[in-house]
Amino acid sequence: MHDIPQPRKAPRQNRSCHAVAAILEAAARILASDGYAAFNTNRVAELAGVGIGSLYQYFPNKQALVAALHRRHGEETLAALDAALAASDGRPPREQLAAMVAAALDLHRRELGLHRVLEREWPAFDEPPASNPQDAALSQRVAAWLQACGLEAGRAEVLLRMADSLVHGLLLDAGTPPAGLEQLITDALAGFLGLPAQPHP
Amino acid sequence: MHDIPQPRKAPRQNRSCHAVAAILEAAARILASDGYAAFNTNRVAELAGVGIGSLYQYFPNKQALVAALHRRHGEETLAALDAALAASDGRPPREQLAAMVAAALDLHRRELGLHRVLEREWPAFDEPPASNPQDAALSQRVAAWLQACGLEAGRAEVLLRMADSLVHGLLLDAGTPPAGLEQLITDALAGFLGLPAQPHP
Amino acid sequence: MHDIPQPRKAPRQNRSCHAVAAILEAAARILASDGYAAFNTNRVAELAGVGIGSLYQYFPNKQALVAALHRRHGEETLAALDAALAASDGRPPREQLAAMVAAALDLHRRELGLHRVLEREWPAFDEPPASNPQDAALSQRVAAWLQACGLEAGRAEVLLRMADSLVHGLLLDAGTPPAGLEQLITDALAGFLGLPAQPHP
Amino acid sequence: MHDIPQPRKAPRQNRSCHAVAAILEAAARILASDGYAAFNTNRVAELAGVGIGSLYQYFPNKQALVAALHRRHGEETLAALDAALAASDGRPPREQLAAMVAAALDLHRRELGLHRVLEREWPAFDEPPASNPQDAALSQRVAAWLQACGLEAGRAEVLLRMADSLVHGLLLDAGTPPAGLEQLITDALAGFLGLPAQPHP
DNA sequence: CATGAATGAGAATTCATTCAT
DNA sequence: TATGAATGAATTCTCATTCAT
Repeated sequence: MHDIPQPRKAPRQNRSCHAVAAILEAAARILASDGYAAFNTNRVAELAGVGIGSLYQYFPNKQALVAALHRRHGEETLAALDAALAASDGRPPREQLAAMVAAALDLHRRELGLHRVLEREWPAFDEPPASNPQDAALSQRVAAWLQACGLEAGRAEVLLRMADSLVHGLLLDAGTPPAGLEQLITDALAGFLGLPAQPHP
Repeated sequence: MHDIPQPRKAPRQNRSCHAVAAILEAAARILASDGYAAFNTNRVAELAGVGIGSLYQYFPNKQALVAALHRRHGEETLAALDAALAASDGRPPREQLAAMVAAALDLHRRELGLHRVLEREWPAFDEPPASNPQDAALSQRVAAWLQACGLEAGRAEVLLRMADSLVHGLLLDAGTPPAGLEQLITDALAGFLGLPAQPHP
Repeated sequence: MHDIPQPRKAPRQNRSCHAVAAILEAAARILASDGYAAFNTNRVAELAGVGIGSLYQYFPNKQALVAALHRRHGEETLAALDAALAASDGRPPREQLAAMVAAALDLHRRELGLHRVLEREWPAFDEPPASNPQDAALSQRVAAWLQACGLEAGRAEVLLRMADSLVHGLLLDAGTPPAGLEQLITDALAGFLGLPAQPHP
Repeated sequence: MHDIPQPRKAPRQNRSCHAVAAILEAAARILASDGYAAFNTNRVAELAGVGIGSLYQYFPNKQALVAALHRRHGEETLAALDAALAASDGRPPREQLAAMVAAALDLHRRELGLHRVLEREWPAFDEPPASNPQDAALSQRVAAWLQACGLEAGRAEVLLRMADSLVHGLLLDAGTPPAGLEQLITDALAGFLGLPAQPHP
């Protein structure tokens, strides 16, 4: 319906770079602390310490700002997944799965408020970015890993959505997140994948 | 911080009853088709075919309208769960679980757009705490069922959240929901509960 | 510009009489405690315990309600003045003046909040009721008294306005009304009339 | 309960300065001609020839606009009093008093309608307490003058209120203000202060 | 007569976006 | 390029008044 807004131009100069970073940072802070309802471009510009005009130099509209934040979140997720896979290389699948879940939880725990809004308040009139490059890369990684484990690679997408849903559902919504979240989620995902049960120590 | 908004007054007469129903119906339709961003009281009243003043006779503010829709969804969920449990009474736990998952999926499939908004765009700042009466009733049912199955009743809340997350994450967010959704979700939940694996036929 | 609204009809029956009284009482209460800003016909009807429709049976519009309250205040003032004059009959002019001032102050002290609003918030688009029957009667009384004292009767109107201004200005506006208000106002009015100064005891 | 509303920001540039002035002027005009009931921000903005948004850039809300007008009135009053005292320096007290009364009357005659509303229709629920800086300054001036005349300085506040009441009551409310207003009010105030009577020439 | 549901014009205020400087 | 004043469409909500029951 609407196309996903892109940043207006890639900033080349130092000052611009700094401005963009400041704007994103301000946007993240407002979104994290007060939610989408309190998120307006004037406030973002003010908190970023730039004029409202400058904000519109780098972002064609409000949506583009949120989209940029989304992209940043995707990149972080990808990096975290890669790191977790690299660190757990050679271990049994279930342990690798646990490592990935732990990494995702860590990532989300760090910026709880921001992620809550980012994941739950993507405005409905913009189609959900189902097919952004990061998601594709993410799927690729997971598919490769599944294949390496001798599991059905076609389940990568579903596994990712499942993991995402569980992390957000259990971590973001619960006032008091239940202890052993990693274990719970890993169990569920392992159950879905048909991995052999592991006795809880 | 914010209190949960309540309907302003219970309609007694026939005409009023109809007005309230029309308003809720209109609200649901708009929310479902265009999302929260396009949801405004004037449009709701217009679509409902009542004056804007009438809307405010029955709902003290915009939030109360969404809250009423939410409450309705909660009631439907509870009823669906009860029905599923009653219908599968006496069957093995895994089948009962599958029945409940199927019921939840059915329910959500029926009003996809509305539920997407209700579950994901409910503005974060006045999100009702997880301890509303419907959630409590839901937990109670599930806890009783777990106990009857000889499983740990304390996991009811987490199980519910998990089911919720999976249903929404897989059904609502995916452009094209993967086939065999009941099976996928049931597998994951069974894995979490430690139910014995069931060979897929 | 606009004509001063009159009560729609004089109630003859008992029930009606009671309704009108209840409405006026409710109106006075709301005006007194919350001011004109919070004064709306629906609230008045509710507090009076009658339907909003009934209110409009007896008062053609909101203004008429306030006008009726005004008239009531005028009647009370007239009665108080008469009583003060009767009680101080035969005493020296200054004492009579003091008696009238004291009566006016008493009257206003009894319903401070209501009078504040009544006197200060008469809506600007309705001409101030400069020539209502009560004011005329009041002037007549004062003129007669002035003549009896051998003073210039033509000053009655101005004297009344002056007294009114002083009572309202000093009693209604001052957070803590200065002690000896009667004395202060009497002194001022006596000064205006040229009455011989009276040593304060 | 309510805090006194302040202007939102001080305009720096030329255009802004002009806008603020235009807004205040428009507000004064509407208030003067049609009263508080007809005073709404949209109309003010339109008459001022600025967008409604601009109005809200400089005044956080409707009240702040009226407050600004009030403040302006206070400043003018203070200036007029000072001028009158300076011009009548060295004359006998009664003449100085007459000069001050004349100054106040002049001031109010110039913008009759506006002052009527400002003084009498300022909504009661957020009436600023009598202890605003301008009132204090006014009291100070009068107290100093009383002391210089050998009169009781403690009566400054009451004298001010009295003068205020009389000016407003006689000038603003009366359809046709009585002739010789200066004389009448001066007589009354002198009577209150115990100044020796002055034979009317 | 009494009622109160229904109405809708109107009021205050916000905020994404533009454009002159 | 950066700025921020200006804008006005859009939104939420109120309340005087009517009229069918």
